Amino acid sequence: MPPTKGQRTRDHIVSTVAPIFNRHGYAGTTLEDVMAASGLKKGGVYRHFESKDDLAFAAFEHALALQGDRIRDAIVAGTTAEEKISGLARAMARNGDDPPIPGGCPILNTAVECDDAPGPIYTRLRTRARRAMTALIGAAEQLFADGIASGEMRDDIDPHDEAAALVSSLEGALMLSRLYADPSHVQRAAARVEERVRSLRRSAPRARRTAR
Amino acid sequence: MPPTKGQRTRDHIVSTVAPIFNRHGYAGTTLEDVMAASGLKKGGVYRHFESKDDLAFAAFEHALALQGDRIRDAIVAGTTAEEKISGLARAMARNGDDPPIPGGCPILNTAVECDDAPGPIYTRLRTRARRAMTALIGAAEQLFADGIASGEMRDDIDPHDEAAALVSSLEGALMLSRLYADPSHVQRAAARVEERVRSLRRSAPRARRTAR
Amino acid sequence: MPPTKGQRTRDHIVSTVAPIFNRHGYAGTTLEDVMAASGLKKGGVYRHFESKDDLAFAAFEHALALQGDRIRDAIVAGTTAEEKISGLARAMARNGDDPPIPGGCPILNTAVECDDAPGPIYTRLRTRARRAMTALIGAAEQLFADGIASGEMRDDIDPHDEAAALVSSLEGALMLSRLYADPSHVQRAAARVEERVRSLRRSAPRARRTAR
Amino acid sequence: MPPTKGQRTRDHIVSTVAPIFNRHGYAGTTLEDVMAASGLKKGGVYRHFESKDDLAFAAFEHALALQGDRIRDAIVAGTTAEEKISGLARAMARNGDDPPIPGGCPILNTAVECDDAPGPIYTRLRTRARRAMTALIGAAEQLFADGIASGEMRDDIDPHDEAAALVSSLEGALMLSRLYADPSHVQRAAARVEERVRSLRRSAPRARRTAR
DNA sequence: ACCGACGGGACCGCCCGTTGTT
DNA sequence: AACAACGGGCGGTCCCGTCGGT
Repeated sequence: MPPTKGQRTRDHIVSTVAPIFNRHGYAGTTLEDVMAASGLKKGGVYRHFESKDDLAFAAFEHALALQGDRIRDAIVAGTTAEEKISGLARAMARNGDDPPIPGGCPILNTAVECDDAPGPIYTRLRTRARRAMTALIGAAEQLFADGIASGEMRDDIDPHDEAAALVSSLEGALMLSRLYADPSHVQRAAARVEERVRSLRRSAPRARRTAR
Repeated sequence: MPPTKGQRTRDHIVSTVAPIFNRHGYAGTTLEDVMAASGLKKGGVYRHFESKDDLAFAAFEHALALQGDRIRDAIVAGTTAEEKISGLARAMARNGDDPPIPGGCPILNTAVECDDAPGPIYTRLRTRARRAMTALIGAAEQLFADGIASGEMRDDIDPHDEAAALVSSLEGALMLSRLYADPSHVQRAAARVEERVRSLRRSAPRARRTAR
Repeated sequence: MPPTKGQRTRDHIVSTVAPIFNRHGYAGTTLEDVMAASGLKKGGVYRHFESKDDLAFAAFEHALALQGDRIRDAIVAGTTAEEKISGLARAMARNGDDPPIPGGCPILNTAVECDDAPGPIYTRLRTRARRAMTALIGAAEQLFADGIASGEMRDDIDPHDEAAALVSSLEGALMLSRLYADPSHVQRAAARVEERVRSLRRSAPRARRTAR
Repeated sequence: MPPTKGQRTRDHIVSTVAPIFNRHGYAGTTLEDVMAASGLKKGGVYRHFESKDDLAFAAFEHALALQGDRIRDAIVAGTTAEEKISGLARAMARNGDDPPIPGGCPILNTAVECDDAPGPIYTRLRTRARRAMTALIGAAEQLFADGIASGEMRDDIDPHDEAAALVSSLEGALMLSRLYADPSHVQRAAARVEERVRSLRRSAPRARRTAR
């Protein structure tokens, strides 16, 4: 059964509007922007969303999904833990020049806008951003744990700390890239991550395949 | 010659208002907030600033100065390059639980709000943020260069890349700390920086003194 | 010939919606309320009514009919003019605690909302309210005239003035009852009417039967 | 010390706007109407009132004050209780053709609009209307009590019931007058009140002056 | 016969900036 | 030097009505 017309319109609104919210933030996005991007009038938009807040939340989830899909794809494309982690890093680095959604990493943008802002919408977005970030770090952590378990990697590292360091440096570098409009910062950060992962190889690598 | 009354009032406004802008961003700060924080009415504020934009810019510079002072102090407190770099990292890490200005690193906040926003004020702020970030990375870079020059550190590293990595990971970790309201992320990032710097020590350290 | 399906739906809408209009007034009733009460969607409603105005008018007529029925029943239940008038008064007094339509006397409500409001719908409603009020006063007037004609009542009263006084005091008291959410005001007003009617008895009542 | 300019403007707004609210009701009055009547723009209006609700409440109080003044004046103009009560009745009757505020009795209008309406503003208005109505009935009640105490009136009546009956019939008659745009209804109601009061005279009236 | 979907507009509240005044 | 007062405009929400589909 194909999606109903309403669903299609709703999806259309979300997908066209998500870049606006990701680029300009919640406060910086007006319904005028929404109308211009979606091609609908206010009345039409409000049929599908109860409020600007709801629309912003849906747009955020959409952006998260797009980025999540790309990262997931990069992970499954790798065979070894090292490849998977490198893929994750490169996927995040693409936020610099070829982001899945214009405006770069939605978690970063939302986290910075929401961290001190009052109001229920910011609480909602922050909570969602936390979940997404926890999932991202958790994914990286799992890859490190897999690499250790399979014997591919050294076992004297803390997967969680390693994952947090990876994400931190990539997000920070992405911020730099976006500030200077120069993707090289993230790209070099990704390269550093890959180098780091290489340095974690066991001397006698007998690993052939990471689980999961 | 003591500062005139007008100057003092202007400084008062800037210093009381800077935290608001740093926490809520330019768009999220209203003149109502400004009035409440400064204790002045709109007319009083507009005597010292031509527009909200000018005030926001002045507040941003104030926040930059506060953070810059703290970092500079931490640097000069160290004697070796390693100590200075560690000091810089720890100073930035304090943004997590004891920031020089509420809201955390103003460069990070401004960079993320301004990167895709239209309007002249965002261009001004972005330009200023770039300068500040360039200075920050440049300071770290100089410290690495000094460490190499003095023989304290290995010379097979790229000072600029090292500095960018340092700042990236600290800013990224700060974002995590603020997202989760948990300062441990930046603190662990600072610890990783210190460990990294330690690992750059020359085997036979004959370091005498870093310049500056 | 039984009512067609469309007719039944239309009646259903009117009867479920009339209380809303009577309680909240024309301006205070939205199509959302109408949809919630009737169980239909906007499209369904607009198939039976050309506009909100038409629906409001139909709802008003329905409310008038309900109240009119109750009053008529009370009148025919009495045998003497005095009983009939008392019945009329008590029927109106029931608007205080057990109204035929929630919200109390629709004539009162509509009269007050419409008296100074611009717009065609208010003119329509006002005109209809006048007719209903004229009928109500006329009915009471007729009862007094009957009482006089039959010799049951004194003939030194003006039936029209008497009827207007009756209605005025009951409507005014109903307003008080609704303002204070205390039905005693109308009930006491009805008691005063009954007392007044008793005081109009001829010394030697030879009443046989009032007409109608 | 003369009233400040802001106060004067505020009073100007209230006095020009009160008739609008009294005629069209709260829901029927828009800020456009307010702007047109007061000559100010929204920004100017919102300087003096936090919301439409606050303005409506102030306008209601103003209307109550105007009507209250007129009734008070009519009461103090009389010497005997009978004269005072008659004065009160005639003052209320003037709502039919020469109201102190266009739109007629504000208590009546507000009571009917608010009795079943949800929302905080209606609760506020209803509460205020109750207080005003209680004061009005209380004033009439006091006059009856004074008449009895001074021996001017018969003592076999209940002042409270008498007062409620007086107000009820006048308000109900006012509703009729406004519905038909015919002041004769209230005027005749006032005449009936005067007649009723006359009928309460003691056979041997020795009263010369009512207290209070 | 009923509903989903969308347009168009009005309304309230807010917010920045300017002017007159003290 | 500071403030009260006011203008002008935008942004979000709601609400009535219409049009096409089913």
